[in-house]
Amino acid sequence: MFMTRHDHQLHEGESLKNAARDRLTEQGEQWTGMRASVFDALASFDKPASAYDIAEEVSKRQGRRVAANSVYRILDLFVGANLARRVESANAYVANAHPDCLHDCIFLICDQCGQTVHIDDDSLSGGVRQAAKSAGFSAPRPVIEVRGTCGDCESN
Amino acid sequence: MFMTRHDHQLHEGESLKNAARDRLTEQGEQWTGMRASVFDALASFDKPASAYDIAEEVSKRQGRRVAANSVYRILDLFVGANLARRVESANAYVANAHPDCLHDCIFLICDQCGQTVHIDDDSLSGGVRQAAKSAGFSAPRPVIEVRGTCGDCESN
DNA sequence: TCGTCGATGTAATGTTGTAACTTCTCCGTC
DNA sequence: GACGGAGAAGTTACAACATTACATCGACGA
Repeated sequence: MFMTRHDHQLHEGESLKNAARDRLTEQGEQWTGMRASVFDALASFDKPASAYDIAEEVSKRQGRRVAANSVYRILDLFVGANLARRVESANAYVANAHPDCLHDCIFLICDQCGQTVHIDDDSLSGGVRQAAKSAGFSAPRPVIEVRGTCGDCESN
Repeated sequence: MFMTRHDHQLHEGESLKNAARDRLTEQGEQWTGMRASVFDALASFDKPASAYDIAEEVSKRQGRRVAANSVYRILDLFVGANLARRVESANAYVANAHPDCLHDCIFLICDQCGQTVHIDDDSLSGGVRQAAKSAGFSAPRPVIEVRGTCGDCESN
């Protein structure tokens, strides 16, 4: 097992927000106040957050009701622009810490605490892509997630 | 890319149903009329079916209303006993054609037509398991799915 | 017969996701 | 400044997926 090497910028806080904004504007999309709020809220969670979680958080911060609907629209945009990822097995979303580079990523989700770590392993995801192609599938988008128990929960 | 070799029995129709029944009873669970009905309905779909799809199908066949609730209970049991699998990215279930042997399986789901094919590749899933363990995860249960376009839809 | 246990039924509710349509805001033009 | 277009966001309603709590039923042993 090895991790494919590549130089990528791991962002956090302001830096992440800036990277996200830049990425989105490069795509010809606008970086609006609402989008910034949704991104902030998303990035503030330390585990995958549902659209409703995010709607609630944004509502709290803005002191007004923000509908899940609007959040979904923005999340879809984010996912399309690689600013966020959807965790299929959790019906939830996480901010992408390096929106700059494109990866099939692998999520490890703890069934106990919900903590999720994200790893990149291009040899694994490449293998999955390749298997899909061999089976006649085009435009494959791998979804690779692992449910289990994280080290912290295991030792407690 | 290669497929791990193993002798497994690919069941269908009556044979599949029998294998499922045997498997479940071996686990100390009952093979009831309701469970048989749910299994039949599940196996009758040629693509992943939601619990509600199955509830509707069973209802139709039995001429009475069967609640999604009951179907969920039975599906959970089936998944636990390896008689069925959940397709996370589709919120749906498929019958497992070889309940006898345990695999991490890989689903290829066509975004156009919903057709889903299921492949086993122990080297790939083993790699994913291994990666999870290296990251401190125990009891890993890989979820490997690929969204894309199947050969049929591609050529049309 | 009675108690119990597993399976199923029933009803209610919670959560996740979409659709249709309206309103707002920004911006370019006249 | 008034008008009109386009994209963003608001509002409402609803569809789809999932769970919880509790009632009922039937088999089976005491």
